[in-house]
Amino acid sequence: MTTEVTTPRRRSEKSRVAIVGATRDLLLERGFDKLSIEAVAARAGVGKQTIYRWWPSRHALVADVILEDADRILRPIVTTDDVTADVCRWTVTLATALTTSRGHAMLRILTIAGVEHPDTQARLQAGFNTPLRDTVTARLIAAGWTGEAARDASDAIVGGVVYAILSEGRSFQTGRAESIARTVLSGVFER
Amino acid sequence: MTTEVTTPRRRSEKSRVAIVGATRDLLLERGFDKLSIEAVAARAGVGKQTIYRWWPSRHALVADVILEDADRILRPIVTTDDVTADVCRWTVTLATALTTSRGHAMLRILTIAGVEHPDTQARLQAGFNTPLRDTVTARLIAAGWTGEAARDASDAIVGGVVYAILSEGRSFQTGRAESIARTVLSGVFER
Amino acid sequence: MTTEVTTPRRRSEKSRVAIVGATRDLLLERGFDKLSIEAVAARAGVGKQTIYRWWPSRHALVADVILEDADRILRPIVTTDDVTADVCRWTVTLATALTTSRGHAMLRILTIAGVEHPDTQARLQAGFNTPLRDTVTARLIAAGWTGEAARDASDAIVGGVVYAILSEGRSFQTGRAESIARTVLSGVFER
Amino acid sequence: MTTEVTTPRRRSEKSRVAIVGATRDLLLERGFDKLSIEAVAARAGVGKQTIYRWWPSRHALVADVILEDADRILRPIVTTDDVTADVCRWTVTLATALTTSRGHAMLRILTIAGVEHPDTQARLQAGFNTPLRDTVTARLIAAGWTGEAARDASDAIVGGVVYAILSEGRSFQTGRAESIARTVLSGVFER
DNA sequence: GTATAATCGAGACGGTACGTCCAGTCTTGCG
DNA sequence: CGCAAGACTGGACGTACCGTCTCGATTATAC
Repeated sequence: MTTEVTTPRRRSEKSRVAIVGATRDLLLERGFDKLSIEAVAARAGVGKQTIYRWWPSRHALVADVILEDADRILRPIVTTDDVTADVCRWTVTLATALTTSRGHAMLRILTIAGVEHPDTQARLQAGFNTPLRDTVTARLIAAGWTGEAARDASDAIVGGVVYAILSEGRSFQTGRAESIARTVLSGVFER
Repeated sequence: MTTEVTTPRRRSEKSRVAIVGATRDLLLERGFDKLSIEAVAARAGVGKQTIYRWWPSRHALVADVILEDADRILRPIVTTDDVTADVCRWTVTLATALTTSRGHAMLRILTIAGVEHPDTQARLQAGFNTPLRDTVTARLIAAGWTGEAARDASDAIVGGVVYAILSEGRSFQTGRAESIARTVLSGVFER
Repeated sequence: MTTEVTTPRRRSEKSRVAIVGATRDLLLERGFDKLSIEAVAARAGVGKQTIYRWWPSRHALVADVILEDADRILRPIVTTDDVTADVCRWTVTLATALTTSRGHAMLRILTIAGVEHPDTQARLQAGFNTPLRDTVTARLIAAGWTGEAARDASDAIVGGVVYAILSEGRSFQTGRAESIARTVLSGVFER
Repeated sequence: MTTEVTTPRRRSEKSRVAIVGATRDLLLERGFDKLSIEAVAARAGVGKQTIYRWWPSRHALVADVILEDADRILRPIVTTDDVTADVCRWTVTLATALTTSRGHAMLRILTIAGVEHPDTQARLQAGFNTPLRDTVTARLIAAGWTGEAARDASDAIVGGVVYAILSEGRSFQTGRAESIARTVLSGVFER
């Protein structure tokens, strides 16, 4: 009963780390579309084949790097007895992370990678967008919202903030994040 | 009566049209990242230099094409005396347009082009995102909303729908568009 | 009865001079193979069409320029009563002219232009090589040589010197020119 | 005993041969100035980079091809006890080779390549002109000539014939080659 | 402990596309 | 009508990377 079934046989951890690190650096230095496998290999001190052996495409490699860093942006909601305040606080934290130089770069890279490549899309959806939405949804359900309303409100809040940052860039004011969240939520609990 | 004053020195309209047309075709056939200037030139029966002479980059060319087609997606709101219904109807129309094969391709192209290139970002923002948001905002203000609330709600509705389609692809159900819009607006008219 | 019969209808002498001058300058600055019609036109302040209107090809234009300057190299023989001395002196003068920076450039340009283009070849042959050979031949015939021997000796002297400079470049020592001429003409009768 | 020490790191012999062959073919078909690296690569079934990897320039590539074929023109002198006859015979053979369609093409290509590019000049000088001259010089020295006289006579004979063919083209009569050689070597002692 | 086979770095290979330069032709408007 | 200006199609330049393909030279199990 050899447990080591999934291990793809003697892969060099040193190379893996060097590749991921080099990719992250180059991604931040030059952006997604100017990232070349050749440059990653050179920077990592690795043969090109070693990259192609373990990653099917540039997009997959980038997705790995992004998802390894996703916890810089994916934060849990701090729960008090004021739902609106909790969600607003969380939304502002999200907007703040995404208007960071690095966070904004990540968002842009993640968006391009996803839009250009379906498999990557799915992985990023599962590792980034879904967790983001679920965080809010869970909090709203805990506050007594119905599932459907909670999901809709989460879509509106997350989408409203993230899409605005995507369109407008880092000039997005985090105050607007709070304002959007409050507008989406407020109507309802006064219902 | 602005008669063609700004002629930028004897530019061939025939070539311009051929280039834009070829770009549109290739964009739909192969997508943004596989669009090569060389292929556009060949398809348009034009020298590469003629493209480089009038467009600074592939992104700028693509932006022109997208914006020329933007009216397929940018629709006015049909106004009745029921704001919610009006906005919901408009939102569904938007979602329908963006889940069309062609509309979805446009959205993805527009997103990549904008995210990769700041100037293009600005043009697409002005020609696409802002009009989208303004359409909703204007309707809400006409219904008596304050400017700020109207803008927040517009961000939430447009962002919620567009970002969801961007993340989830064409599998997005248009019913959710209505649901999101209604959730964002509903609280308020009962206020 | 307008006397201007040969003029090919209102050709601008100013342009002609400017073109030939610009060509000469660029030829000396960058050499034959890097000479572009576009650069000539720009430098001469002339439209490209004005060049194409009057010269069938770059080679023809260059040939005009070279032949206009040929008298820097085509020198008459100074005749005394010592044939050998006369020819040697003339040969050294020729070698000196062709090892000049400018003369050497001319020789190289003339050679390329001729080798690449038959019509130009013919013109350069008539305007350069033939006069060179005829100068020596005439002097030898005047000294009592037979026509055939004179022509052969001229070929040997002119060819020997010019081909050596062409092959070895400016490092050719003019002393060798004298030596070659002397060997061809007189070395033997001392045997 | 130089055993293949200098292997320049795993170069494909197949590609090298294909490139050189394609270059030779295209050179004969279209001439030097119409030879494009792109056409060579296409004809050889090779990427352009493979050419640029191993040859610094079009001139260097052409020089390799020419020098590989130089033995079609570089012939040894057949030695009998009649120097003049030996040299004349050799000179006629040279002239015959250079008035061949192929030999003449080679001469023109070699000349242009050398004149346009100093490094190529040096290689062609060492691989073509010098051997040519040395062949005659050696024979004359063997016949008792002094080194200087032998070198001068070689210059005159080789230069006289080659330069004439270069200037006049294939219409050069090989009889003149013999005549020139005879005049240089012996015309005078009959005087 | 060694044998042995997968993995590694290096980098050459056939290709595609880049963005630039220039050829040679064509068109417009001034003098 | 000749000219300058310059836009046009088209071909080639030399460069950057793509993804595939050897090469030895390590290793890290499995004998």
